[in-house]
Amino acid sequence: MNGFEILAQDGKARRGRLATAHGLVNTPAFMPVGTAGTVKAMLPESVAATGAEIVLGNTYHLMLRPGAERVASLGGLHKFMNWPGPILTDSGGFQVMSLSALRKIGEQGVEFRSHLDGSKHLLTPERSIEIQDQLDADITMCFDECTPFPATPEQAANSMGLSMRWAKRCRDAFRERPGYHLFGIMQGGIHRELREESAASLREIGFTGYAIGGLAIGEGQQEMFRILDFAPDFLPAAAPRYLMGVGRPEDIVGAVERGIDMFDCVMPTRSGRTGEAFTRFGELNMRNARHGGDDRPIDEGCACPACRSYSRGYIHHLVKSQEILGSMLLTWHNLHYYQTVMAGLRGAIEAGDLSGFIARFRIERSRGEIMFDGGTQEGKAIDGR
RNA sequence: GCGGGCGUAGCUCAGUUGGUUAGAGCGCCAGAUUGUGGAUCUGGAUGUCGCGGGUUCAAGUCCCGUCGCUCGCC
Repeated sequence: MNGFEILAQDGKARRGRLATAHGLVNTPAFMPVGTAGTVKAMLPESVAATGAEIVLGNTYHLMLRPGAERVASLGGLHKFMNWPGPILTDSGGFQVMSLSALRKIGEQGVEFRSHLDGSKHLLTPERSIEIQDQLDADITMCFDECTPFPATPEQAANSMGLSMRWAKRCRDAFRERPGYHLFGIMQGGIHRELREESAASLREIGFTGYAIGGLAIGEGQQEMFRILDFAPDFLPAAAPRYLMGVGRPEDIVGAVERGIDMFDCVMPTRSGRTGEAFTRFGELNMRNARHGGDDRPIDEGCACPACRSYSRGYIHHLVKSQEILGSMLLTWHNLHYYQTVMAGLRGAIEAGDLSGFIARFRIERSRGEIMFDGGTQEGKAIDGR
């Protein structure tokens, strides 16, 4: 019993439910990123109101500030950040690569300097697991190395091998408790044999969930989908599958179609803070001057607070002025939109109509912006993209 | 009224003893962003060099006049 139940299937896509110590997660699920113990610009109750059931936290950031021991002494991450629901924590493997300077990778682990103050730290599989335990993560991720792209087959193989040896050490260090999960992470770059080998290693070690790492790092959607056409099949069908760091709405929909159950991405939150709105009809850059005099909401059909009560012109003003409320409203809208897509996917799989849902989704998203002016120009794309 | 200083991009300013196509920062206009630094990066547009005249092969730069702003003194 791994706590994961598959309720319905449509092709390779699965509609599931994952039980954790802090509640259920309906899949396919999108996890908003709450790196430093907060989904930036959002109150936790607002995050929940968008439909999110689980958020992502971060070993790397929290170990540096305020420190895992501090979080533990304040009651664990759920209490600390006032998020009573499930939390998945990333292991820090990705962040030591993307954020810190002077990292030295060895068999033991990664030595790196903090991006905050330059202080030197050592992160090992054992220490990463210990930190995630102190944070009280419902889902702990294995400490891995995200193989850079591009990489030679030799580099990808060596990197994957290291991650698999670390995965075994993570498994050994992990403290088993009911409702708590440890997910292994498949690597192998863009190479089918390596992905297969990595999956075999992980299955042998045994996890309650499996992630696919090392994608969405510059290879492009077409290449990513090529990998996803076979990689999920290498993993146990009964366990949840998590595609790390993905993605744009199209990426997520395509990945669900290929058998992925869980996602996280900074896109809706970070882009929200810098002025980009995700909508049914594609993206809107709210920084653009053309929104300045527009009294329409971002999406007339959206039920989020930003769309119910505020005009594009006002949100444009907030973004240009770098007002905090601009970040709040756009983050809220984007998370709401993402969760609407996820709910649509879950409903479509249950109804056995995933292909119909995806067809409608793609048509709408490719349409560009729609005029909402009472219908006289309904359906006329004016965005010019 | 007299004397000094200053007028160069939307703003603040740099422009050598006169020398290619007058620049910077910010702003503006766009673009990028995929296991988060509200970060960062990449492009782009914009000039009656206050105005008029003169000297010179050549004037943002020197000379004369004029307008405006500003400081000081009557």
